[in-house]
Amino acid sequence: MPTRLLDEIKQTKPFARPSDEALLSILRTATVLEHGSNEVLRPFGITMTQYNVLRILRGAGAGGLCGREIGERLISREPDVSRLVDRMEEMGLLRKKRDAEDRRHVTARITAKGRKVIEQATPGLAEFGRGRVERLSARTIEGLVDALAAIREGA
Amino acid sequence: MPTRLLDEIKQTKPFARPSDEALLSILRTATVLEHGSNEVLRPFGITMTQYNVLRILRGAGAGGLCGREIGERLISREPDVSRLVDRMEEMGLLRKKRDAEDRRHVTARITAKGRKVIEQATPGLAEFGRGRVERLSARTIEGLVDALAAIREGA
DNA sequence: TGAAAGTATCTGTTATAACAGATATATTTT
DNA sequence: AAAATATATCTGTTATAACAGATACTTTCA
Repeated sequence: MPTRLLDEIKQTKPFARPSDEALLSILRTATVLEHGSNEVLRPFGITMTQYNVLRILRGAGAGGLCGREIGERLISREPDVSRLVDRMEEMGLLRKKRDAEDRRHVTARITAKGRKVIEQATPGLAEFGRGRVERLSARTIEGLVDALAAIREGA
Repeated sequence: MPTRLLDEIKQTKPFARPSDEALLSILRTATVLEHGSNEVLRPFGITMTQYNVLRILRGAGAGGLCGREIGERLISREPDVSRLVDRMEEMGLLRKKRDAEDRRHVTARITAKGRKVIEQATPGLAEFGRGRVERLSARTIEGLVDALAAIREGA
């Protein structure tokens, strides 16, 4: 079976190079995964980015994290953590608090409501992801992860 | 060498499952590629989405394509082709024309300026992509492409 | 100490994404 | 032919992304 990618994007010309196909495959797959994830999360009123912020804050525990630290831990670059966190505070998913020691920092901590949302949303999200990946063999997954890491490292 | 992904997103806990690592790897890699591509395209005043529209219209030739057809050929889902095409017409990259036979359709055709932009932008973009992928062996690339296709097809 | 540099966040602005509904045209059905 | 359905685009609105610059606070160093 050759690739279905050309069909998916309704193109007829074959790829000029294997590397072109690889790049388009990655971007296309990410789009599909992101769209699907956001569909799963929609009933809970949060986006994938917001889900990740909750996951990060839950992992940080009682100490919380400041905006810069949240930004560093997000999967996709987010240049506007300030307002992202503001919106999430308005939704009641986290609390912001200006630090006493270093008043430049604003520490965000997950709330009980935030925990509840993440707990409710996680099963569906896990199911969505695993259903797509877990059919692959362990070796295939390993090869995929290694190849992607090499691509990210770049030339 | 184990994965660098945990370092990249400053996490300390190992992944609960290989499938989680695979999913995050895909999303993370797509972010890196997309950000890099947009950096390369910035001097030309277009985004990756707009570059893809130009590529699609160039491939369509003199007949052009209507908005729906453009949307189907884009790598990432774009629910607002109308205004995307509007903006590109204002930039002079394409021309819109209401169809005579079926007046619902608006056919877009690439302009000389659009061709020029795409020709100027392509070398840098190709270099960016190939530098990252071409080091991988043909077999590795093939495995990557197949694995991603399987993931997109889903459960 | 006090100026300079560094860090973290915030604000203003513009562009784009996402969603819902409206409009215009074409096709099908009765 | 008229109504119903389907298709393609457009419009209005809100949310979010991206970028540049401003502000507040801390640290460094002369």
